[in-house]
Amino acid sequence: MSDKPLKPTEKELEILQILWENDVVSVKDVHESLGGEATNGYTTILKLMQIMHEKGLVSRERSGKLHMYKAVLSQESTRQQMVDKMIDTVFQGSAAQLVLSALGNNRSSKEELLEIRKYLEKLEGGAS
Amino acid sequence: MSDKPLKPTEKELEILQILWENDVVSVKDVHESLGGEATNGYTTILKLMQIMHEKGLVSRERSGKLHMYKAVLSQESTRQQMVDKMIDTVFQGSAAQLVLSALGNNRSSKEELLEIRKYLEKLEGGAS
DNA sequence: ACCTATCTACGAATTTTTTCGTAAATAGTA
DNA sequence: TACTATTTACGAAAAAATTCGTAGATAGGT
Repeated sequence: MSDKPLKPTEKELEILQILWENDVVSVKDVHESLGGEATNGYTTILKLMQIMHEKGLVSRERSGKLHMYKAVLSQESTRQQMVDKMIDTVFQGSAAQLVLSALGNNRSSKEELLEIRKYLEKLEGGAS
Repeated sequence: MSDKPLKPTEKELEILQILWENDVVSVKDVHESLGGEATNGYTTILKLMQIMHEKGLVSRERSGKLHMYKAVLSQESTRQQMVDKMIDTVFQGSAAQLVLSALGNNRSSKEELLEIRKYLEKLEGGAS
């Protein structure tokens, strides 16, 4: 009876981003954050969030007339899960290859690179 | 009339992996590589590859009775595209965060870590 | 209590992706 | 040539994901 990996779809992921940024939000909040009626119908977002609730991706709580939603999984764990999957399916299991790709587009600042190097040195201290 | 980013679906990506590994392959090769009839019907793979051909994801050439397929996009560029997208949609634009995630869980070998650090030092030489 | 604005529930249509059955084409061989 | 095995073409079903319309519920104001 264990819970499955629970893979969010593309749209669900968009919504999750907003939940993670705001901790607790209404459907209206999400709808507006995504660009309002110009981008998606209100009931589209509502439906998506209802489905996410059924799947257990989000929890919710009544607050007067409306529902306030929270993400169940942390951003951290979801990121980890997605990165791991990408390493497996796209980089033949080599995290290093992904790293090189990620740094390849030269979008990282000096500060970020330094942070990475520090982390790296820590790892190299006790790597297999 | 410019070509769009051309986003492969999940299944298409599986097939592309095999094309990249083998350079030129038949439908049969792909079908077998993916586990044979136990995993997918032959015509399922065939159809997918025909669709990929229509989309311009692969090129093909008759060789006697059968078609030999090649990937149009390089593994490199596709990886880069996917990583960039992930950085944008999941890591709020921070490549560094993705890198930390990639190194965090998976155990990279000493050699790999060294390779990354070398690359990093090269980058740090002239980063913005 | 009634009206109104807002929100949810639900069903269903649409679109995209995946799957496969059937028929026709092809090449080799008897 | 006729038979057979293999491959392709095509259409359409099935499954998954996205979109939205309509009806009913809810809370607040008058």
